[in-house]
Amino acid sequence: MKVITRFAPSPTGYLHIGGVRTALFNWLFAKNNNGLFKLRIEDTDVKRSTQEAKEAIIKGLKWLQLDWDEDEVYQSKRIKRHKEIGNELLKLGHAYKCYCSPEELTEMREQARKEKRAPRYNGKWRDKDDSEAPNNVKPVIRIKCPQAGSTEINDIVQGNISIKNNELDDFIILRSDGTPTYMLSVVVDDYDMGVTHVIRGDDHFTNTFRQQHIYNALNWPLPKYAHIPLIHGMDGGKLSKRHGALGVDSYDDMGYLQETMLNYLLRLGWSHGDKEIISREEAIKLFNLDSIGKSSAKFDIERLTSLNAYYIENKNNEDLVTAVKNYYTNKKNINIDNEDLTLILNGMNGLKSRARTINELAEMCSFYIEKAPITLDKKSKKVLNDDNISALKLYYKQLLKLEEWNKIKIEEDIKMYCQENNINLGKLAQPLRAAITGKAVSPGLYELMEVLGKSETLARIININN
RNA sequence: GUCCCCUUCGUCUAUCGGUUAGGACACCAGGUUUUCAUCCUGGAAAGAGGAGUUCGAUUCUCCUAGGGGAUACCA
Repeated sequence: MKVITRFAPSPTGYLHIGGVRTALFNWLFAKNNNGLFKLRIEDTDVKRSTQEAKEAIIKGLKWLQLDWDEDEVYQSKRIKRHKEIGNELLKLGHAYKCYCSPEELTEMREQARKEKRAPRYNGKWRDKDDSEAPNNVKPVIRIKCPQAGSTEINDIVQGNISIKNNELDDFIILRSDGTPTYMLSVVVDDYDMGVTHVIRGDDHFTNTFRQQHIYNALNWPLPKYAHIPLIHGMDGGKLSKRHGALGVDSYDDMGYLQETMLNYLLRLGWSHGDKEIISREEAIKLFNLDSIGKSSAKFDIERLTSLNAYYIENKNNEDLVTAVKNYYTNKKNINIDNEDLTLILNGMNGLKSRARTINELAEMCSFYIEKAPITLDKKSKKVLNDDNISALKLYYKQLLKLEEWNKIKIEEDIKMYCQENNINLGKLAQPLRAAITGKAVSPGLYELMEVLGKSETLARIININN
């Protein structure tokens, strides 16, 4: 049987890290099994669902290239079908009408709590006849769950877990206004979409016991379940805004690479021996549900950042130049011309080992984009005191005579000059860097002088703007 | 409150009864580098606590503690 997985977010906020990881695991499992990965937007809560949230979900999945098969399913468009099934359940005698008022239900819960029992509906209308119904109350439809015995779930991640049926109550499947509840909708949709494996956050774990009774009543085959642990913040609590509860797109914004995010999220809760660096293709080959851990993991942005540095350093230079270009056009509204793009490309080897995010990389390129006289930052200004400036202007005269302009010749020239004039190399190199880049730290000096070219380099020295 | 799950270095994790408990990130020290970063070498760093089972427990069982989740006419 063909494996079919699904990602079923509700569009009530941004697509956060935990959601994306769930999507990733579904996607990988489907790919690993040559199956289908489907997307279903659970937008039945009209009050909380927003268009922006829908777009954020789609944007996030696209960013990570977690492409889904077929058109996405909007749950709101399937309400008619859910009602149909709900009413069928009623007809079959697996469900019944309940006329309890909200006040009554609250009372039931309070009563149960007082008696140290699980707060649950007491089944008041389970066996009553419709003739006893109050005439101006619209009923909800509740499903009949077994009252004795226990229900067991065989979960791929969590193992075999069972709970006593008296912990479950007859939950609502159709509201008094006739609309279906989540519990019904998921089951119907998963069934209709042919979902074979439900991989979701383990906050849904206890729902599974309930949903199972809907499957049973309908005589539908149960999908396989894999409930994956939730991701927590560094403080061990819920993922808060400080700790990664941002939308995934904000990581894109911060300059994290899509491949970094994929690799990081994959390794959070899943492992393959000591393997840390895993490409998309490898992940598809290696992924399995059995290697998912049962304990929750903490989101560590430091780790994400260092992984990002790795992926930046190993990305090809042309792609990085494109990323830098996009950064400037999208975030700074600056269009970099081809000539400067060439400088950046030529200087990329020296840049990329120093950047941990695309944003850092882009900012680092600034001195390739500027033209003499360039702006100097605080530290470079400090380096460029009068003594150092006059030393530079002296050296300028020798540099002017250098004919072959490449990093080896430049290095030879500088070293020779220092030796002849009995100057400490650092005494000359550091001011040179400051004058040429406007910064106190930069890629290798000789390399960037070569990339910049002779005339621009000389222009920057002679035009020091301090 | 009730039910369910979890617990190995700071973090992500390996270990499927016998290991000097391994790796990665972060951290510290040294080396390379004109700077910074990369890179290389080394270091510190863990089985929540307590009972059992066993010749032997990180690994199996139970209890305790801590954490998380679920307990809606939300999804």
